[in-house]
Amino acid sequence: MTGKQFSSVWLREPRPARSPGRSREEIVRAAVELLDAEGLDGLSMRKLGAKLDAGATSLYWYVANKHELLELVYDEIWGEMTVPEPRDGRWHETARGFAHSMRQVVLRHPWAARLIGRVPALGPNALGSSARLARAFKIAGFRGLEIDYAVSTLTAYVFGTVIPEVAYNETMAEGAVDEQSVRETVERAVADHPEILERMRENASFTDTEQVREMMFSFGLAAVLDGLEARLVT
Amino acid sequence: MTGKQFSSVWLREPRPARSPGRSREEIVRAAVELLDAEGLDGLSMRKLGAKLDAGATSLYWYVANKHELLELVYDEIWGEMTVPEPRDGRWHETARGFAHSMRQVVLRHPWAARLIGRVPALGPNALGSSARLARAFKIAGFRGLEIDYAVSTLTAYVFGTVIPEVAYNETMAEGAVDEQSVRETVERAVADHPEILERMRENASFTDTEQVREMMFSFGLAAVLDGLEARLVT
DNA sequence: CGGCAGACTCGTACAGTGTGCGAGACGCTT
DNA sequence: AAGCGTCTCGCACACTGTACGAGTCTGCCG
Repeated sequence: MTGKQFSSVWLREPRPARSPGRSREEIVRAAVELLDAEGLDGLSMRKLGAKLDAGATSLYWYVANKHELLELVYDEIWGEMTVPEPRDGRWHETARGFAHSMRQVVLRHPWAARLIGRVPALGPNALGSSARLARAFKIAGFRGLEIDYAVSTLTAYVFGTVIPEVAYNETMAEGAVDEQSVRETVERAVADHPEILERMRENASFTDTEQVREMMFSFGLAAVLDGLEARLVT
Repeated sequence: MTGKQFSSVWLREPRPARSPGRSREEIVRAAVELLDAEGLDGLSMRKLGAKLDAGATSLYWYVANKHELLELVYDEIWGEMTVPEPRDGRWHETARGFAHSMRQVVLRHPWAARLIGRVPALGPNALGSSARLARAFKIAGFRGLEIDYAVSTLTAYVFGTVIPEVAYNETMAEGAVDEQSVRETVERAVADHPEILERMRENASFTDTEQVREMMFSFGLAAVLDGLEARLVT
């Protein structure tokens, strides 16, 4: 009883549509622009209509509902992710390249972070990327279900890293919350774990976030790849 | 220019409040019930008010806005996660126990998946769990920043796994989308990757989702732990 | 006891949301 | 000219979060 149910755009034939003026592509492109500029909450059918010099409800000719539109824009940015061709079995490069590209895309379109886990990734771009990644893992030597397991593990790590990263950025944005008071709150909360407090002060100099985040991501990514490698040998 | 800015409940002193009737705890408890029953979209201030025999706007005495309420319920479920005490340096057990507990909690409260990455995890329960996990990694032998890296890597993996998992469950819920047509769509989309198609058919018998998901999670988790272990030795 | 201050409740109102409906307008084919 | 899809869109509805301000209740001080 979780509320409305959605089917998926990808599970039905698209409109015949030899449309003259507006098109689904144009709408999706405008929606991405609006999302980039104003975030997920900034996208409303009325605003999108206005941006296209159209009435809000005109869009419903091309898209069954807002959820479908979100599916479309979500797959759109999957199209920006790159999967390097694996060269002579060096699958680490492929996996690492994909992971970094994935992260960069989401950082560039922060609204996408909130779409993960809300919209099924069944579009051609999403499926295509996964397929190419899967192929790299197959070449690497994974077999059967383990290929899918490996793909999932990698994407899970990337999404799990980048989602809170985006959230943090947005909370900090425009000084609504300042780093100093976060630090204080954390210190207060872990007051009964003295060694953690100590570590915090130790690392205090390292708080130039972006660089730390980058390092953190690479650290975990290396761990994941090593872990997959280990699973491969056995 | 991402829209409204939020500060965080945890960054300001709570109300003095020697309240007689309603209390913040009671409200949070009711909110969790409502969320469990009706999902994230099913929670509105009016419904929550009704559930508590109160006017919708009465709640605003205890909570500055809905976002704060979400922060509170989010931390509430962090309280349900368990971090096993590490025994004689066997940190794998602690990490694995935490990971499984984390996953189970989110599967039990699917709405929480959409709160990750939308609400800062600065509550006492979230910070407490992280702190205990960090301690386990410190005992394991990680040093300085690497402790935090290890914690992040693990939680990233779990969240990244469970968020799409929940999304999938909800899309499939109540037959809005059936597994068969998803399969067909995927087959159509990867039509130009013949070997992937082949693998799909191979694994077709394994599609009793819950078990597969469980295996997948454990597979990736083992990889992550091994990868962290590798980082530790060097 | 009176009265006052703070804690708390809530009806009303406002701006905004997604979208169902049905009336209309365009352009192509017969 | 008639008709028929394709497409547009104004209106209306039910719903959202929450600002405001008038109201009630409770306990303390004189």
